Amino acid sequence: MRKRMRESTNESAVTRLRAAGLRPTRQRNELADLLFRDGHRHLTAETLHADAVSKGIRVSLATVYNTLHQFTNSGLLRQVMVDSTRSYFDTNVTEHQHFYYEEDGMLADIPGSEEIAVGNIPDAPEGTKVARVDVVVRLTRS
Amino acid sequence: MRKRMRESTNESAVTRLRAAGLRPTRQRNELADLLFRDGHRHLTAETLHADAVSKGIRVSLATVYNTLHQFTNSGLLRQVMVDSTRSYFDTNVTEHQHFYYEEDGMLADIPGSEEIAVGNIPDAPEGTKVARVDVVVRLTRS
DNA sequence: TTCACTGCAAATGATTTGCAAAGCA
DNA sequence: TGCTTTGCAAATCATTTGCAGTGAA
Repeated sequence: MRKRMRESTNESAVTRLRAAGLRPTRQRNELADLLFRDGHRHLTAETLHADAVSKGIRVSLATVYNTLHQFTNSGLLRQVMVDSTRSYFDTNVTEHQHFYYEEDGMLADIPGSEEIAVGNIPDAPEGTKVARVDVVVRLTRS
Repeated sequence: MRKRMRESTNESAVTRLRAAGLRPTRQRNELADLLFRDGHRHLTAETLHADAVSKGIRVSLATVYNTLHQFTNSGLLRQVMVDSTRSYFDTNVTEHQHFYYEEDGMLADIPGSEEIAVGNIPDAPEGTKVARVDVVVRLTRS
């Protein structure tokens, strides 16, 4: 009895991992598939792990944490700071801004066409350089 | 032998607390003094507690946490999201923006004269309203 | 007196880590 | 084979909470 070969690990995931200098292991491949197969996503370690498990992917929470950080360090993901209790990650690493729904703990991209105009960025203080400008629009129920 | 009366609990602290609807207890008074006596400050629960203890103020870390949240809920402090591991608080509750020195975990106001121009703020999605627009300029060593 | 507040220690929850087993090159 | 990566469970760290004692009105 041979194990059924799921159509996992699509080419792009492997390619993406190699390009990022990460060894394409089963777990990384499958998580990369989840993360990048469809459109952009916002997620936490817990939600990604739950999603993986629900799709039959066998991976530990610890590995999800490790993977999220490796992906972030490799530029595949971006970490978004909106909640002091949880870490959010965003598969969209291009420059963009966020809505954060405080009551729901939900994060969403601000559509490109509606982005806030960020102008007049101050000079970075002596000895530093600007790594990023984060803009978060916090929303509450009206 | 009577206890030496330190010039603690200055009037403004008590007034400020009453105005915020908080009962002026010894701990709250002394913490408010630390927080608002001098210029604006950026701090974490740990740093405030350490500062208090070093100045001879007897207060537990748990009370510092409680107090920071009560002050925040009363509008005396503002919580700033920059680091997923720690909560930062800012005594400046007026609209302004921050520099965050990633390597040092240090937070600083961007001088008002150099603030980023935030324009074209998008409409809040159906059923929500904009609570705040957070702008953080992340700095790394150059 | 009464209810809010405080401190302590224990509980929590997210995240990290040590280490042996398993996997990739 | 040799160095990575993974998984598990234990450890950590910031923060919160239960509860009995203390304090403010």
